[in-house]
Amino acid sequence: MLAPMQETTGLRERKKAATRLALHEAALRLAAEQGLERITVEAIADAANVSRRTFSNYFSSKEEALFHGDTARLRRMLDVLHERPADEPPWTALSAAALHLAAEVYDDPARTWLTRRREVHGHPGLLAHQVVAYTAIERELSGEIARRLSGPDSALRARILAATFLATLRVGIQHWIEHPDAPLVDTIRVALAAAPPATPTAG
Amino acid sequence: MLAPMQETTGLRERKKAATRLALHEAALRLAAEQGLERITVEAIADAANVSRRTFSNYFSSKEEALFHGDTARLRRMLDVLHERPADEPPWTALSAAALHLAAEVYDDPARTWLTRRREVHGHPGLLAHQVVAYTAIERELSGEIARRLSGPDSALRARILAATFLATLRVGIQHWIEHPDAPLVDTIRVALAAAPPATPTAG
DNA sequence: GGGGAATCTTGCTCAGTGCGCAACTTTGCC
DNA sequence: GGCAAAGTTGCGCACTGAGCAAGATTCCCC
Repeated sequence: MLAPMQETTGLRERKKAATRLALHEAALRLAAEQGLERITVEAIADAANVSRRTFSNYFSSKEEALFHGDTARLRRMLDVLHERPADEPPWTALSAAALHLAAEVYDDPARTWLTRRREVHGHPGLLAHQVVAYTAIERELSGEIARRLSGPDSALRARILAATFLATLRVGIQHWIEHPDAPLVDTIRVALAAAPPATPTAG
Repeated sequence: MLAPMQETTGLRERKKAATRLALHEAALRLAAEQGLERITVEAIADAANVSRRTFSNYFSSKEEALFHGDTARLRRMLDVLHERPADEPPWTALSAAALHLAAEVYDDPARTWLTRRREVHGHPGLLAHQVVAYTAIERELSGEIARRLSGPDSALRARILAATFLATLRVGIQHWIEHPDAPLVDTIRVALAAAPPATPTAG
């Protein structure tokens, strides 16, 4: 129950994860150093000690490599959500998962995340890839939410909850990046409070 | 008052718009005929009687050309929103604008929109570009919404309203594509009703 | 209604990318 | 130990993005 998770995954899987992470971090570091435009896929692959071809086996673009951290974090948030009580009102469970994620980010000692986000903020072209990263798990999230809904149009409502929740999260984080007046967790709290959909407890 | 709009724009602008439209429609047609993967930028440019280089002056990718219709429509929706009474509750004004858009789509006699959307539905890779197209006007939309808000955190709340509204619209439309049980307008209505944020009338 | 400025279009060119293919290496499993 | 599955790599090629400069078109003002 207390998440031994994948305790003994095979060597193969661990190596894959390591390679993926190495590529991700290489992308992050190089982008921070020289700007995303000035680096090539080849440079990232070199820095991670794999071939250009192998990079393509893991990510389909520089940007995807850059946002792998977000993707992974969002996926972890899905796990958190999955373990909340099934009879909890959807928006409550979502909020809890979001705050968990915010805390996780906040506890990152290296702050590599912040570095990259500042980069994103400066480079408008990356915003597009960020929304893509968020939207990528929309479907899975709505499946999870659907478990907590019943009544008419529940499929549609689940999708809308998923989409609005992710949008709220994204905007809350973005806003915090631009105006770090308060701790991230507080900003997220405000954001979530501004967005709870109608009849959040109606199931 | 009754929208003479740009009645007499210059010849240059009209030609530009015509070229853009020609490229858009060529992209649409070719993609419908052969599938997006099988066509090249060059083919689209040829079909529109311009050079490959000129295509790049208008769109930065096939996908952008494909979604130009959406972009334009959303921009028209912004205009509709702008002309709603300023003291109307935000979500009410947004809903009105959305329903206007839904009606516009529904009235399209050629149904080219539906054709493309079916295409999008089949091709998951295009979904990403769709969300990008929607998110592109998020900033403008939140500016428009901010005019209707006051009180603490109004900037943040405006952005959240914009993002959740667009997400709702996108999901509602997507859902209708997949389950065209009811008229589009009705589906949008249900979607909007499921998502109105807290205190929609608090201004 | 003429002429210069601003803007568009185009061909050329090239670095960067995506991806299929076919070896080759590593890992998993019995 | 040894075969099957999976991962990595080099090669090659079609496609793309974009800078540049020459030529065409439109704008604007005198």
